[in-house]
Amino acid sequence: MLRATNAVKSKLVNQWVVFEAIRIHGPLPRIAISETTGLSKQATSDLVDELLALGFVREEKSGERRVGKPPKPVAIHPDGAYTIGFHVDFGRAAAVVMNLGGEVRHREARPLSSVDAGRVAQDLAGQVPALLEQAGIDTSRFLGIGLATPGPFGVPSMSPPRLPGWDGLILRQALREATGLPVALANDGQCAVTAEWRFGTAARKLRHFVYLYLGNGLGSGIMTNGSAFGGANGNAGELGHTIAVPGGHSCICGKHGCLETYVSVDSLTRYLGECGVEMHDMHRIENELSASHPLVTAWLSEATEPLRSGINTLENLFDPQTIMFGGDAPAWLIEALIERVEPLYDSISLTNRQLPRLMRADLGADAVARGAATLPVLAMLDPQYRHLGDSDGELVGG
Amino acid sequence: MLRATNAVKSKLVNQWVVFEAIRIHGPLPRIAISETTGLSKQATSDLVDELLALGFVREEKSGERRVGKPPKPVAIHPDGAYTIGFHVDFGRAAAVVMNLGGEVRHREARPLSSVDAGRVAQDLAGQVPALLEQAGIDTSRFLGIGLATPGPFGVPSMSPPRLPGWDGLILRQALREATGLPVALANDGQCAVTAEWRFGTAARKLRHFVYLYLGNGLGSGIMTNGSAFGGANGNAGELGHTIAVPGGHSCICGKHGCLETYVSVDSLTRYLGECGVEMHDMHRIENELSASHPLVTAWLSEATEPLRSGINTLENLFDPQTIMFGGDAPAWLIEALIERVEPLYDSISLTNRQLPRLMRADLGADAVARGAATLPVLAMLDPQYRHLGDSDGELVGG
DNA sequence: TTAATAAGTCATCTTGACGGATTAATTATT
DNA sequence: AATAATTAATCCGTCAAGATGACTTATTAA
Repeated sequence: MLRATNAVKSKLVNQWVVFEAIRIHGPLPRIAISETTGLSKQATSDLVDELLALGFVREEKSGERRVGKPPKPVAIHPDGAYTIGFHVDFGRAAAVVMNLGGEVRHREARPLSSVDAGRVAQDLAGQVPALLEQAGIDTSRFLGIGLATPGPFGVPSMSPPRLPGWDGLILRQALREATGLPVALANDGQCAVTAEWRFGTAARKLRHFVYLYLGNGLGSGIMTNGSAFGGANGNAGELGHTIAVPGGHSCICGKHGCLETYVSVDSLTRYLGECGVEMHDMHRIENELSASHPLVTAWLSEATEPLRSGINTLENLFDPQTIMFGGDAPAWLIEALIERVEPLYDSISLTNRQLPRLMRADLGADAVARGAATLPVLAMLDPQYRHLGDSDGELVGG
Repeated sequence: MLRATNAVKSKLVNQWVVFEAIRIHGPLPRIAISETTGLSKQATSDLVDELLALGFVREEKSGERRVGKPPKPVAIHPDGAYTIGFHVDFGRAAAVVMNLGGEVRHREARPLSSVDAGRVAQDLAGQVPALLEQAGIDTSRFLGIGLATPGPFGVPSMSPPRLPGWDGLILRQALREATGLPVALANDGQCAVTAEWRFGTAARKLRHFVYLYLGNGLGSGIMTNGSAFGGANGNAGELGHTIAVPGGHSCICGKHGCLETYVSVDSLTRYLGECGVEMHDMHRIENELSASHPLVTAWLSEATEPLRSGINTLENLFDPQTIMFGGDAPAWLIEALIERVEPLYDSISLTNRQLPRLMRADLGADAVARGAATLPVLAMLDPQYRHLGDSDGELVGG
């Protein structure tokens, strides 16, 4: 249902608008914030004062010397808040302790032997105190946990690659119970797009873009009007299970020719295995192979066309400003795909362009964990994400 | 950029919330409006008074007699406002004069000989006085014109089927100049989804659904959180140009195997033509053929699989509550496709279902024109669409 | 008649944005 | 050195809108 508003809710919106203006446009004096937000000088000043009191922003030294009273630039206070972001995928759980400025204060990755949600939750929960300790942060400024894991959520018949029976909803619930802390959940594509949107240099100023996430599987995240598009159940963007090659490779979802069976690290691993090269660890692939390895080249030539088609689908359906391509797959693999997938097919994206249609994502391998770590901040400040903080915990965009 | 808010804007939001509560939940007394919106009794009462003064709602006779002061149910005043909706496609321009209740007070369709935007605009503009006259409405309550035409807009290299060089943006501008009236523009899929959302019995209460629009081409409209998703340039949902059959039929867009070359009236027409049956008029197809005609059956068997794949793509990317299938193609064609496309492929839509995954759209052939006619109302009242009323005129969702 | 009940309105309060005047801090000018 | 000019930020009063609780009104039940 539509929601009515009032002065108090308006203020929360405006507080977020001010916060974002400061975050996006760097240190700004109040007068400049007022101009970019359209709020009056006074309203701006009051909201800045409150953000200062909350410790989320701070005044910096005025740089330039000009006529007139010197401005007091206000910037995000990087250490005004901390969050933990977990990125859980097959065999591996990465964790970051991130501050409000998006800087990773501590990172850790450990192998996961179990695919049982309860056990994984216990494991992650056990890490939390040590993570906070090792990051050396002021724990009174700790906001909560964000969790990223492959989707879809709540669809028992479809599991992420190599994670049969896996469901992020169950893991979130278990992690909540094990830690007693709020846990916000989103899938890896949504977390990646969120991280890119907040911390990437190009994506920061975009309102509509798609993140193509290459990992064990292939997912996507859709950023639209400043929030990750989730659809009815938070599962939107499941590009990997769109059909790229009718009658093609069989997929765990029961269909044939899903894009993920052609374009994913899992697909490459299987291809290598069929050729007698067993390489189940993504890091071994990253370090021991390259795009010029004959088997990889062969796989790439089979992957290129389905990927080109998938990108065309994303463009025609979402009409994004650009598509950012990234993921925790080896960087050389992503770059080889970007190189080969050009020239792209014609699509509705052939209009009004200010950016390339396909761009390399700015952020590296921990994009997803950083995106997850962003969720508690959004749950606290962004009115569009406020529902994430509800006790029963909705999903992003759900 | 994010937009700050204030008391005045809040009020507009709340006015819309009240209006929608009345529209969706039928005649409601103020107290019930207050309960469904969450606004106080007083705020509700004030907003209802203003809507009454604007003539958009009216008080009805209280029905039930119970203890206590009898409620005065408030309902949409169907004749509180009027709009014109034009649906322009190859060879044909349909027009409706619609009232605020969504009732069509007058409809008209005429063949279009030209595909020149300036001429078409002159033609449409010339119709306006006669349309208003023949509808017999109070012209002081006329709000403006909504225009639907196939997309994409602003992409010279991609034209709608059989409309080379066509661009809705140019038509809108010409129609504005010819009439001096505000003209709101959206593509046919977006207009269809808008009409279904407002006037369909099932879709009225949905927040996320997709409309699959079968006409000369194949488009889709994505309703999300109460507005048609448009992406960066208002062109989102161009399902017809996603690749369904790699290396398949060649498409006017330069690619091969676009879904539209398999699933569209244009595709059927071409198929018939190749078999020696020339039938360029959709009405002749509708009246002279049926799903049991051998050539149609053959076409259907070729169309089913690409459609099944396209539906899977929509489900996996948008995670809708349901997909409504409709359009101005012959009803028997739509129904034959619905019948044949089942069983659908597995997708993320296999969760949490309250509705069938694929439904026949409620509205008939004039859905698009009615959706177009809705745009001026949205531009006036819905804060999410307010930009449609701007002088430079953005697109839906743009 | 009177009590009970429910819908709707009135008066008052609170919140928050806005606008103009004022103050503060600095450079430029005389 | 004094003063003017300039710019940033704040003070203070005003205004719009929603919330709140008491009050009024219209009706049925006893």
